Amino acid sequence: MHNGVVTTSRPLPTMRDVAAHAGVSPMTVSRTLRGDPSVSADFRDRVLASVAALSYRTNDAARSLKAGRASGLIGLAVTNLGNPFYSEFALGAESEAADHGYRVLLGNTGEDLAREKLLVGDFASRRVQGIVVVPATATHDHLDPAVLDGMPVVLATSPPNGPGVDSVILDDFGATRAAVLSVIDEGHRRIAFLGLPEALWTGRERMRGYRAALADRGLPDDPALYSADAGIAELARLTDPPTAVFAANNRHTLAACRHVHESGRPLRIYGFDDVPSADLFQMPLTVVTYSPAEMGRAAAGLLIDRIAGSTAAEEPPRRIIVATRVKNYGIAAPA
Amino acid sequence: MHNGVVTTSRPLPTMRDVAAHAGVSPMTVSRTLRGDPSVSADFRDRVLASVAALSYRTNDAARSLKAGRASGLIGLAVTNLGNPFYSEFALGAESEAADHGYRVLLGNTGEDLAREKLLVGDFASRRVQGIVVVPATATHDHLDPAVLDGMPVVLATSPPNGPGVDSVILDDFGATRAAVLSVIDEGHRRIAFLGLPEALWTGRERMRGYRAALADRGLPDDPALYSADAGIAELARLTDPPTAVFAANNRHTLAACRHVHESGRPLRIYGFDDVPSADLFQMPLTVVTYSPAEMGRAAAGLLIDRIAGSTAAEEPPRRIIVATRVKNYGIAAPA
DNA sequence: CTGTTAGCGCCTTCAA
DNA sequence: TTGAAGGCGCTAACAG
Repeated sequence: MHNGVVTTSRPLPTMRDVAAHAGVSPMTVSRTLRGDPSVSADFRDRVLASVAALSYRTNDAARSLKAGRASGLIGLAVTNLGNPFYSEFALGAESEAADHGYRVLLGNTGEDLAREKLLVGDFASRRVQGIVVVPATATHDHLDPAVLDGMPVVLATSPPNGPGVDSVILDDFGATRAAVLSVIDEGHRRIAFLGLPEALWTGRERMRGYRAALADRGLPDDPALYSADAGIAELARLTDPPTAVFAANNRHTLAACRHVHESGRPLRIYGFDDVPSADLFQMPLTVVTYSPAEMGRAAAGLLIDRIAGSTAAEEPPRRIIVATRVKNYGIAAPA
Repeated sequence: MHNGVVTTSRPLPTMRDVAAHAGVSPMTVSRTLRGDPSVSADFRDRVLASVAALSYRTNDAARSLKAGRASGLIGLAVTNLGNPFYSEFALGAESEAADHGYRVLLGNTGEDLAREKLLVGDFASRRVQGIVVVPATATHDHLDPAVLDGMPVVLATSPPNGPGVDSVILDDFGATRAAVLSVIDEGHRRIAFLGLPEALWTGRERMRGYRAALADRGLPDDPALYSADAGIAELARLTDPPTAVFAANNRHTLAACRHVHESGRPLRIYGFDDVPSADLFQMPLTVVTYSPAEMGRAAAGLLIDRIAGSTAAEEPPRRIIVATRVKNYGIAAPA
């Protein structure tokens, strides 16, 4: 008794339907739904009854179509949601956005520039009011408001390379330098740097901080200690092996920890990024930590300031530097 | 020379603008942009030139306003993006959605039912084509397509409590039962269960699996071993303390691991959920693991099947049970 | 207080 | 192959 055609969900009721049901004009429905006080109690009740009867739902897409009206959307493009740092970042951004009545359109770039471009274009087509991006690469031209009809953009983890947009970053250089100075002051002279800088700003900055610290203390700059692409194992085989290592991110920190456990060799490990439950590793470990969620909040906050105009478009790019702190694991607190 | 009024980003160019610029009708622009082959090369080039000149961007909101047209959006409501499990879940869902041309509207419920309801309502107002929800509570009435104009819904981590919707879950009961049987077969007789069931389905199921395993082996059901709300410390103080513990989730697993490290007491730990870098804990640990990303993919997949009509609305609710597996840490592989 | 008119940006339909 | 008309759902701006 049915012809095989799949009926794709009947059309949703519109304001016109509600108006007809209530015996009023669409405008009265519109006004009622937006809480316009000029609607009489009588009409209001009738309208609300019809809304309930038809289980009507306002259509935000149609609403935001009206001239100049806003979509209430912001775009969020992260490199890898699977990484706890970016997911906490996303959480912070979503939270800040929600607090200000914005909804978040999410996109994962997978550290792929092409996908990032697609996402940004799609966001723009959906008329998001602004975009928060954790850039996949050092190419940021496509994130310039100039090519995005003036749509505000905020970069996170890296300052803009080209466009004059707001950003939320860490003091990667300073924090690394301070951490490495601390290793040196523990008495270490041969300190390796794990994790090549690649093309990313954070990596370059951390490497720069490492070398600055060595220079600060007059230690030799030995490329053998930081050019090992393949990792900690090679470093251990050097004739004059390192007694300590600074890992550029938590992936490398974990690799170093595993090496210590497996080889039994003593190696003092420092690293950038917190490591979950490192207190259970049973070994000394010092890391530079920060709050990704706070970065997310800050990024969304900057964006919303631009959107709301509380930061005028002409104002120069703002840059928020989120605080880092040093966390020690497996080290008894001083008595 | 300016009057203090903040000009909120000039209106974006429309098809009409492009048409005027190119000296053609808006329809020609529309056709060109959608790749309609019936547009002559001459006109097409003129249009594309104008599009570039004005940096025009199609307005997806306006497009999806046309009768019955789809928004290309799906809603994703998770309880806590800050938890790596849910963020990996989100990653999987976003990935599957993107593969099928859908964009994801993200919302974090913070395990708050009221917020979940708000989010779902907002999603509906934005005309998402379906919703994936990790429910915050056992109340699912508001997730019934019947009250959502037939909008498809997929639940993750918990089967629907009421509405007949699709879901993606784990075999919480079976996996826990098998794991606890394994602890028993290691020789343990006093096995605690950590993590009260609360109101959530997963907790109840895991608890049920634990008790089933005890029953299977004829061990006594001692409430003292699973009613300790405050945790492992209390359990250790029992006159006949447990020699092993099954932790209902990774938060409790970590608590148990800390207890072992701090107290030095031997305690065999089993748990539900993987624990990042547990191989570095230097202690035996067995966990029930699964892939949150796969759950996310599966959930989005089910949803998209409903949206596309490849699963008819009349078809009964589907339920995907994602595989779990057991992972051992800190235990030498058998020779 | 309520309704009418017109139009947001785009696309389906139909005519040229 | 191109264009004109009309409408998607909603809401400013203006009557009444």
